[in-house]
Amino acid sequence: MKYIDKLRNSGLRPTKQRLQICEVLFNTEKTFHFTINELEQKIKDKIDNKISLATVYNTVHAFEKKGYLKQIPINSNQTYFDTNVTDHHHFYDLKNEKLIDLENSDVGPINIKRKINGKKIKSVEVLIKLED
Amino acid sequence: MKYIDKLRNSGLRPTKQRLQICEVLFNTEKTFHFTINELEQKIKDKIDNKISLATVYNTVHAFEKKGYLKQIPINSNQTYFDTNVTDHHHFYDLKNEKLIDLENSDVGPINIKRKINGKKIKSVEVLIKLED
DNA sequence: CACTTGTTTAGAATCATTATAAACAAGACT
DNA sequence: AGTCTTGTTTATAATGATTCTAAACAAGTG
Ligand SMILES: [Mn+2]
Ligand SMILES: [Mn+2]
Ligand SMILES: [Zn+2]
Ligand SMILES: [Zn+2]
Repeated sequence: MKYIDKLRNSGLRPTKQRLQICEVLFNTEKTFHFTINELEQKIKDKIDNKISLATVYNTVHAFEKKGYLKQIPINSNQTYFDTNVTDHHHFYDLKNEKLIDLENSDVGPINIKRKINGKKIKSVEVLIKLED
Repeated sequence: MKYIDKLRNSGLRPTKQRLQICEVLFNTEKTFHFTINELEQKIKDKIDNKISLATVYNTVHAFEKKGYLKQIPINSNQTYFDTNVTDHHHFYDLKNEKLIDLENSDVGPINIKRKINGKKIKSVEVLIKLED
């Protein structure tokens, strides 16, 4: 029931697949980062039926558009997503290819002193690459 | 002659192709951002002979490894590179898919208040997404 | 139940990037 | 000069994440 209203209120039909993906993504203690392939594996581990890969892509993009997921700007052969949709930043461990959350308070205020005519700021994200 | 020593000192043989790519990348007034496809086009416009796409990829990766190019962390269907290898940040215009340089002074000092055990910071990059 | 419209699905297509392996060229050393 | 080694280029194939297609299906409405 938990996610049915959330989906309906977003104009998304609460299908079995979407509800199951909601469980995997949002019914957790902590937020986490994932690629589509990692999510697919998590889904397989957690549910009995099969969800097609196309549906996983469709759903992740639908949720992203609605603001329930964020894409993390990083160069990898796969796209990383984040269930933490608050404003925050990331460490990226180059060796393990793992992301670590950094709260805004860990970075301090970022004061952009330059403006681009006719454009407004949608997001400000800091990526800190880590090496050994 | 300008780039022959640069390449030799990096342990890269100064081949005709690499020297020509150096001309396109570094013999310019201003630094710039590019994708491999954009670079390929620039090369075609500027030189007579043909350089294979594989060589363009090889060269860009070789130059990146040597620190003559930087990859810009962004989610796009193509990888963006930067001939500006100083520490700096970027606006990303979501509509035009164009990058704009932001100097460090435009962003102010970024003070990372958190450490990861056994890891050191390799780079700190701010990406500011712009919308209309 | 009937109808509409949104969703799921398997599979094909796309396309940036990487791998392959043969031809070629740079540099070193006679 | 010629010979040798090793790095580089090249056309082409392979890879693999992502997107597209269009048919089957399911949610919601009345
Ligand atoms: Mn990507
Ligand atoms: Mn990429
Ligand atoms: Zn995060
Ligand atoms: Zn730049």
